[in-house]
Amino acid sequence: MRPKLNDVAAKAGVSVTTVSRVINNYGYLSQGTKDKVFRAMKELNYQPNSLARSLHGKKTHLIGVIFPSIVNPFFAELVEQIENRLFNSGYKIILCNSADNREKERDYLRMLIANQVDGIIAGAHNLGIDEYNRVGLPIVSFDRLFSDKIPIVSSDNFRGAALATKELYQAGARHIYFLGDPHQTGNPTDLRLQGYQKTIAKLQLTTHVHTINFTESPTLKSLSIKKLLAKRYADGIVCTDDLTAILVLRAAQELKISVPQELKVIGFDGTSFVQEYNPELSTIVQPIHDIASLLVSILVQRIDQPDKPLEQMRYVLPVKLLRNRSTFPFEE
Amino acid sequence: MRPKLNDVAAKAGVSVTTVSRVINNYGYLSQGTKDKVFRAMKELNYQPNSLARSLHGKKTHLIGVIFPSIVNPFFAELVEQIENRLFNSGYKIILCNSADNREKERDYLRMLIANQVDGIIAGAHNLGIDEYNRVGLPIVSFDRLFSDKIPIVSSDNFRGAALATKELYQAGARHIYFLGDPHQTGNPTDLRLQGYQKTIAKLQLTTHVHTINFTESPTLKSLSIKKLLAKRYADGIVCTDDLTAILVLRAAQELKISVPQELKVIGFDGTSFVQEYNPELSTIVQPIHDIASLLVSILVQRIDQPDKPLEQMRYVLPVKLLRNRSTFPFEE
DNA sequence: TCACACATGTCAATCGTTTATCACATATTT
DNA sequence: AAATATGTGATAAACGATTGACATGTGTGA
Repeated sequence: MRPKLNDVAAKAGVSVTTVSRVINNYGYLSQGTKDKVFRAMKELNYQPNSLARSLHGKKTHLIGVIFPSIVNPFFAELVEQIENRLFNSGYKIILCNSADNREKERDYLRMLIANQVDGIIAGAHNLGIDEYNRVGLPIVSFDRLFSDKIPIVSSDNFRGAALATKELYQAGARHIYFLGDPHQTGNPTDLRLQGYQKTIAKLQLTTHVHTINFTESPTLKSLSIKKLLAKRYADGIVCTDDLTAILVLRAAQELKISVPQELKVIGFDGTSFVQEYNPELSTIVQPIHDIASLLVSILVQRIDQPDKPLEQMRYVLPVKLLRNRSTFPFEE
Repeated sequence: MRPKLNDVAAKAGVSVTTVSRVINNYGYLSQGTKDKVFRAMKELNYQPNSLARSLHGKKTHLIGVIFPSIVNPFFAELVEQIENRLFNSGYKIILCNSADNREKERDYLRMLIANQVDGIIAGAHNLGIDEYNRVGLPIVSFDRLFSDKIPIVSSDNFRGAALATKELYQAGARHIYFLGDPHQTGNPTDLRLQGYQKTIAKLQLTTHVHTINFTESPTLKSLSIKKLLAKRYADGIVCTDDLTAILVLRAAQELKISVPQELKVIGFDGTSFVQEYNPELSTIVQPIHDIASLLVSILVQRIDQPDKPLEQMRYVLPVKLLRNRSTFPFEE
């Protein structure tokens, strides 16, 4: 049987109250008793039961983290950063992969509430806004619009896409395509599309949007990409994420289209992972570390001071252009 | 304030006992009251407080999942599969990235115990065996030796490396290198190294082990790999993981060494991710789905029937060779 | 020596749910 | 008519820790 407060008290030869005082550090305590209690705790390998503490009104130090999947390196790196920072603040995460599945997401939300998590970081949603509003818990969102009660952290998607488009233009491309899934409403892709469109207009070029379903398998995506490239019309492609960009590079290689001479490609996300294993890809880098820091610090603040109003409800973080060989032949 | 059992009872016009009976489905109950109670629960959007239930001795339905990192696609896919299967069995996971950090791992272990998780799936460890043995919880390990009390699930690492070596030989390689970190004791890499060595001996060739530190950055790994390739001696490389293999392919490309003509490369892991984005890589495929299923089913069994002894303590799952262009010029 | 900070103890209520024990119905069998 | 099955309620004791109220010391400075 696991030792309880009682056992520690007995072992240390003090009362439970004293032990509790030591653990929670309040009231008057002599160094002597503190030592005795700590020693007893160590000897018994005692761990206070979180459930009992939380039931009494203390925090659970659990945070629900909802993302569609962790296989995508962008989410993997973001979740890992979030986990790290939350750990340093004394929180543990319950990982919820919504898998773009309404039911699963709903179930998770229910479970999180039942488990009395202290807060939620959400980077996915298929549910109605209502269901999130009714949660009654501190929530912070990454890049998704939930409601005006829930703060959003995101990258500067508009500017990112604009930067990407300009980069292709500067590299000499004139038939610049946008490759992504523009039908995901409430998603950042919208803003990226707008950034692309506005920039194309400013450059007095024509927009070309090639739709690609995000939930499709890479194989099917590749097929669609090859069909596009086979026309040999596009000479620049703005991709809404790095993985799609990698598929474009591979398709170009297969079709013997030289990059960047005949075709310039740029991605979006800029994870360390992709940069390490596909260093030729130019991309728009999202500041993953800053995103994670901000998400965590906002959430922790909401938890610790629920009444203190937030200064902002939208935090837009700057992105960076990372130029590599997929847009310019030589590295700078 | 969140509704409690009490509120539901009042709303439904029955006693708390009855509501509890409905929720936990025991004793005699008429359909009528059940309906009344369910309706009240729905109307109040009632969720039983997990903490209180668990405190009373019920399960927490929380599982600690400890891996070094989720950025590696192999771990990402494995964790995602584990999460999926546990979710289907009604469990949530607390994700613990140990980051190869003793202290962090120890802290997590403490937290997991304090949170009364029902069990642990561990795919990493830097701590002593003792600390895991003292946990007193159902634990299942992936590919790491903890103790003889803790069941291990792993792929057939020995045979995988043997298969890989033979594949390179069949493809014509005679100077076959082993690229990995053979100094990670208690790790699967040991068995992979042995599989390589035994096979090389059988083929009457000479072993060549090129050590590469796993915790190094890909950039540093690449440097080390280029040094090896520049000698133009190796004509076949068995990599202990796919990511390293990708670095080898890239290095070869830079050095204008043709693959597979001059150099044959094979990886290990066979994640969907790598296969989708690096389809030219031959590899040894670990059965991620089976591993996840087995880990979860063993753990759930240990949780539900702690006294029932396990039939086995070591489960070795078969691996498969996936032949691609990095070993043979044409796909089969 | 009196007041007060310091140090510890006793006791009991509390968090929200579970569950056992009785009690008391009504219904259905024998 | 007696025995048993079915359905519900009231009550209270757990689960393990927290915390407030109150009591009772010691030491110390004024």
